[in-house]
Amino acid sequence: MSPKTEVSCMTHFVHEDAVRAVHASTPDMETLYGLADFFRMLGDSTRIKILHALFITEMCVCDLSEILQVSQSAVSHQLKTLRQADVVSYRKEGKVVFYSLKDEHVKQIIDLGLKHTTEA
Amino acid sequence: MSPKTEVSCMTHFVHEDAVRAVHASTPDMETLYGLADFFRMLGDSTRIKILHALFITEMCVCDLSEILQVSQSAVSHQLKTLRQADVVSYRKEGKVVFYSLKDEHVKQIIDLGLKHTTEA
DNA sequence: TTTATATATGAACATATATTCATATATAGA
DNA sequence: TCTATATATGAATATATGTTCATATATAAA
Repeated sequence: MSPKTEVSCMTHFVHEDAVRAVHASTPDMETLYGLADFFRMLGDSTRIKILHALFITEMCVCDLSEILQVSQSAVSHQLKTLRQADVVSYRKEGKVVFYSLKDEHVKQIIDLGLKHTTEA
Repeated sequence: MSPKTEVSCMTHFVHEDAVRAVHASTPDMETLYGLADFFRMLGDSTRIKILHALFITEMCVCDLSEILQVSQSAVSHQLKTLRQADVVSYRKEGKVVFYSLKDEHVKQIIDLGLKHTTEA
């Protein structure tokens, strides 16, 4: 058994090993904030809907607005968020802008989240 | 080539198949909101820190507060959020309450998110 | 029973965020 | 060039959220 280290609680002790392991395994602040930002980006139903549509095929802003029943402005604002999170790509064809998934990571994570939330 | 269906855009058309596929694959509203809630729960650095600590071992509120350098009240409030999201369990031992991960799903998702955010 | 400790929680405050509205920008067509 | 369309964006508003502060609750010890 490893020695125990007092933490702030008066009567309770934690294993030093555990404390060290937590500090060792917790990512640095920058990574941590990036991770929280990433999940926060996924934490909105409009953005989830947009991503679900892009799982099927690339789509222009107007398609998304119509299919998801969300205003053009709202879609555009949310696409900006998705662009900044670097999870979508876009290409321009005349006046129309087509958005698509940048890679499959996001789909994997959403599918895993879906699996978790629906099997409980 | 399948027929094309007009959406609201005047000059642009979408494949009917794609429209149908989007509607078929997008989860119902309830599932969708549940999924967004789940990711929003992960979208805060304090909660991510707490979960990272619980990846190592169960911990009492006081341990978490001290190790993560977050006030007891803030930790307690966030633990309530994690409890409501059903991702942590707890057991009482005298005055002390020990929290632990409910299952490994959350760890899988966080690890996958970490992989995504750090390899870009 | 009185006191101290561990945790939970309501209220207040500051900040973040999602949508709407109005409008700007870019491009195609007449 | 003038007009219409597709998209982007700033400002405003309403709502949500995280932390702090004060305090309540539960339990252990004196």
